[in-house]
Amino acid sequence: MVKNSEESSTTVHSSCDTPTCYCPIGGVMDVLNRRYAMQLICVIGTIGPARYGTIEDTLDGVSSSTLSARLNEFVELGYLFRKQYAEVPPRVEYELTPKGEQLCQRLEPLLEWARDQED
Amino acid sequence: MVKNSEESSTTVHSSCDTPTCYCPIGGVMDVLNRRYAMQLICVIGTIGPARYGTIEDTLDGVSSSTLSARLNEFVELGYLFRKQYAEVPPRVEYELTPKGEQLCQRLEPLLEWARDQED
DNA sequence: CAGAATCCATTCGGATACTG
DNA sequence: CAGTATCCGAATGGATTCTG
Repeated sequence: MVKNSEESSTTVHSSCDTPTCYCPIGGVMDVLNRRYAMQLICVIGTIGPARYGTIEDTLDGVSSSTLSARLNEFVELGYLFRKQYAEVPPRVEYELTPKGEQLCQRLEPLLEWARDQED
Repeated sequence: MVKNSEESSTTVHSSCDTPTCYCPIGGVMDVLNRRYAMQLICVIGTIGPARYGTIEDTLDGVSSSTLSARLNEFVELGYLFRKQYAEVPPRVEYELTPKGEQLCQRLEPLLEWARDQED
């Protein structure tokens, strides 16, 4: 399902000539389709630099392996920055990169609205 | 993974007392996490009432079974309206419900931005 | 045309156990 | 504390076939 960036970004078809083409599936969208992904960005955007444990508590229900995966994916893509402190016990903080903040700005209205829909 | 609405909407934990809780995973978010879901809403929002075949062409790469599933899910949840015409050959058009338009408004900034990120 | 049904490979994510 | 590694069932989605 996950295409490499070259392949997915060069997919061309007639309907993509217009400026209103939402067809692309690759890139960020691929990661955003995974569980807890959108919430993760918004949580970090809301509480600022956040520690692993805090995020784990906030995203009620995530398994450590899933959270770990999501975190790595976003770091890899440049949406999260990982700060590691040389302390004992170890402390790590995740925060949004500028790109991550842009993403968060577009995610917040969605999630906030989605939450209200649930009632 | 898909919880029933009761279960997912009654999940309560301490960090959800604040107005900035994005934890809920159920409801629309569940469907939005599926492939082509966000694009589907935006495509219909952009080209207006759209036929099955047109959507299939626009969402380059979807299988008919997947598109069919996504369409049904959104109709079921009240985000899409399905108009069937008594013609031969049969014609069906999908369009956003008011709820669907609200969703679309929050999705468009995201997808538009995501598309630009790919270059 | 618009889709439902079936089959199946792949992916995903939870549980559990284990480290630096 | 902050993960990683492994195992494994469940969910997802593509391909294909068929139909009103």
